[in-house]
Amino acid sequence: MAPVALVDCNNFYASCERAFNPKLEGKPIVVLSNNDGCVVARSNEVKALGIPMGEPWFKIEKEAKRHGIVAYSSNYALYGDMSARVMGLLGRFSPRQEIYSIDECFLGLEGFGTRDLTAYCQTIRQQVRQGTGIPVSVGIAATKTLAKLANHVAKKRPGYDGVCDFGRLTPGELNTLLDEIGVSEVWGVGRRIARRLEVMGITTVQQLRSADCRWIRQQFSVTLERTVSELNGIACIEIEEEAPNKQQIISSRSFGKPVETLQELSEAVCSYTTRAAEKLRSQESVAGSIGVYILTNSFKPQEPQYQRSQMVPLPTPTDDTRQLAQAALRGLKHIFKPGFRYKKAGIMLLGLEPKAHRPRTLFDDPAADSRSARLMQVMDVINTRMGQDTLKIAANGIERSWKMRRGMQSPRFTTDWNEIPNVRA
DNA sequence: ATCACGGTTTGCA
DNA sequence: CTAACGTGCAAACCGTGAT
Repeated sequence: MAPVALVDCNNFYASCERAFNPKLEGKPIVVLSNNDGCVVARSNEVKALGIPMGEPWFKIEKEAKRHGIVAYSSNYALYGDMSARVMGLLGRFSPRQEIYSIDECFLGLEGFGTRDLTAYCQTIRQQVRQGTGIPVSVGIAATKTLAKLANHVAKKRPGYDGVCDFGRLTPGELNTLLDEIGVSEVWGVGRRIARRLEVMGITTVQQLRSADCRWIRQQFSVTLERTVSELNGIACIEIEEEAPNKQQIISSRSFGKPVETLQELSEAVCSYTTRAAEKLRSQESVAGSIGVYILTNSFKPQEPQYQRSQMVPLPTPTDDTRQLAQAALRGLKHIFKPGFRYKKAGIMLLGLEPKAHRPRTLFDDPAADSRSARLMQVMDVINTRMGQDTLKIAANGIERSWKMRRGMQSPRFTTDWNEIPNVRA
């Protein structure tokens, strides 16, 4: 069985901020979620201070300032671009790469014969560090699930120096190691399942690994059964070089301030629909229906609460932003009730299918279809080249008073000349 | 009794 | 000064009506 490597960027968002600001080296830094809501990335210094992941910023801001923690609003333009650079470099080290998330990828390591995988992966680390400034760790094992654990070991245990190959351990050594790791570190075991396993007396990876497959299947699910097999070195999850098309596309966001008017909600819904439709077209699919939802702030139980959603079927499946937005706005009008302070809205595209397979009827208008396709193409090209929303439909609004807060964002160092300090294009 | 469905909940990252 | 708590996705689950 060919080994698999899982390459994961260390504290990715925090490392991106640091890569362009060397003064932050050794300093505790956090990156916040949209709206500067929760902590989504922490440097090692912050982890050492015991600040948990996902903590609402307002709860810890005072304490954080005392410790000299530097906070950043998330800067997805920067992180996305840095990710593309890291992934591009990593792709050169293997013929098979699965980009699993913004900061991790799997690499197939077949055909290396007896060569030293650990040394090879040290080279990978060094090259990525040199080429991008981002530190990465590498786990190597027979299956993706084990590679994830090996990566965890590479990160947490200093002796490994950022690379851990389970293939170099004897079965006995691996058993001992896995018995020291909590079951919740396993890929696919979250809080919920970890708790249930704990009640059954399974607390370590080694215990889960030696559990009976059929019993696991019956008590939990096929998914967890597969995980157990993978922990035993039986590959059930293949490296997927190309991402399968999405079955649904969601776009939702909390507002920067409470929103009360249908007008503002309409702008938000329209702009979310625009984002989702761009994704839809990029995978060359059409949507059969669109759902809209709005809700008030449940963290303020003293205020009147309201939440509702509405599905709107499209007359014929489409990828045209105008048709999708029109349908979404109809749905929104149907569920909108005045007198509430709305916190969040979202839309979802459902019933996705490849555009080429879309059923045609006698009443189709091929000329209109091709006009729509060309307009969407022009919009996509212009917006890709010149920036999001350079060209947009009017219902998006101009003011956008509802848009999210991001008070502490760093410059988009790699994608916008105008934001680089001391440079003006 | 079984299936397809749509909608909701659960779970993960 | 105040108020301030993410997003995206799939699988599992569940009730319903059709067969």
